[in-house]
Amino acid sequence: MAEAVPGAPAGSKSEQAYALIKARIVEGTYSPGHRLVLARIAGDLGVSVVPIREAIRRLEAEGLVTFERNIGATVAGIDPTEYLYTMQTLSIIEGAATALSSPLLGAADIARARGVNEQLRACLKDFDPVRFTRLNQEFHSVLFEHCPNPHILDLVHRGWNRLASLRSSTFRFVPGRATESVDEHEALLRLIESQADADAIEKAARLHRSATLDAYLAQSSAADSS
Amino acid sequence: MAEAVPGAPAGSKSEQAYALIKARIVEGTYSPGHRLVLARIAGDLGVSVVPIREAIRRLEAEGLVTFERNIGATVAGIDPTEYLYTMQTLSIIEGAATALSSPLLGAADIARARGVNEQLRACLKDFDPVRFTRLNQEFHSVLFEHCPNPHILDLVHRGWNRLASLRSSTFRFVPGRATESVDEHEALLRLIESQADADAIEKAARLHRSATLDAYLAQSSAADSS
DNA sequence: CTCCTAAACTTCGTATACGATTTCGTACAT
DNA sequence: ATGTACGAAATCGTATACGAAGTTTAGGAG
Repeated sequence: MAEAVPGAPAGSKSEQAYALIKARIVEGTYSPGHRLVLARIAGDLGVSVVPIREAIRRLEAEGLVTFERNIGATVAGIDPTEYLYTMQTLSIIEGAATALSSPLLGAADIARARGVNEQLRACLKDFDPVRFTRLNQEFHSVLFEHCPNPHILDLVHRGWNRLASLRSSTFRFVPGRATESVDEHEALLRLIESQADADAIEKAARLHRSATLDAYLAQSSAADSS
Repeated sequence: MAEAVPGAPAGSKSEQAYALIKARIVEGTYSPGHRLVLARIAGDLGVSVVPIREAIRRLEAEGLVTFERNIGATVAGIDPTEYLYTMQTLSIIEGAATALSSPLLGAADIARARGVNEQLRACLKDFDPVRFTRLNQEFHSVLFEHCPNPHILDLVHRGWNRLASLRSSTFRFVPGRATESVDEHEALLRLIESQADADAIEKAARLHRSATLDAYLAQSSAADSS
């Protein structure tokens, strides 16, 4: 039971590579279109190419990278319509996850979500997009983390990852939506508190995200014509 | 531009292995719980273990197999609750796919779907579960194949694959549902023809699958208590 | 100056070999 | 008879090496 190096992360090298590359894509170190050369990454991590190949294949199956024979791997998501499709998919999945999770939310969860939302509201002045995004994710995480269906939960997390990887390059926030967003959060919380039926909660959660998408598209088209 | 072997399938060996293992899982050659030994599969296909590892990793990311360090890979889905979760997820995704696709369906598509449904109706006597399942899949494929969002389409197909892999071991059909199912198909077609709003179509498509799930659960619990 | 051709370079693809870890069977002691 | 310890077999994990395919670039002909 000898540990190799005390400070080293656990798991096989292929898993370490998978986690690291994924993190770099999500956090934006590797932007969409970035070319992932196997030998180069292997050299950076001090391992062989075989574990890197495995990691890339897994990321490919998750939709974070594209991989072509004899061409190489690139971080996916250059196409701007990708953003639309990802947001649309996430709105559907997240809406369902929230609806399935809502009956299992206790008063403590509601209170916690409301607390996060108040931090969001306080964040409206001295607006910090990064902080706002993080708090927003935390708010929604509280809402759907009790979802009993692991597949749906997994899809939500994949959607968030994919969204983060896309936004890292095209990071144009919509400040005008922020205020509305916080209000919609409060409305959603009240809907859950009142134990509204699942359809209503699902629809509200889905529309909340769709509205963000619409605002983004409106801003994009405005930016294009300017 | 020399082809290796004329009869050989295209693509790298890792892709061939991926497609073959996936096909075997979906068609039931490898049942849930079946242990996938890397060296054994490599020997069967006449290749080394490296491409097999890649294939297994991709299938793991798709949820078809589980892979543990120093333990090995097994076909996923032993747990009966897996069936419930998969069906629930698929009902959500498929409902959304059908709703997004329906505005784009032409008269020819409707006619084709109706033709398939009539074959399903004719199939009700001399009931053949395999044929019924195949026709049922074809019917729904017509309905959601025009879905413009590739992510959602991909998730539907993954759901179908996963469902097939689960059913291959637990193949207990619900004959009582078959007649209702055909009628619901017709109702769904009329809803699409009348250009009902997307919400109504989505709800109908989702409920259609949920009803099948409920019937399955009822049958299962009845079988358990007998 | 442009277009075509070929060679060199880059990068992926996989076989082989060896090390690490787990599991299973067997023998021994209690 | 049962529990434990030890060893052998099976299996995964990865480094290395070589081969195949694609891309780029240099050179020459028109």
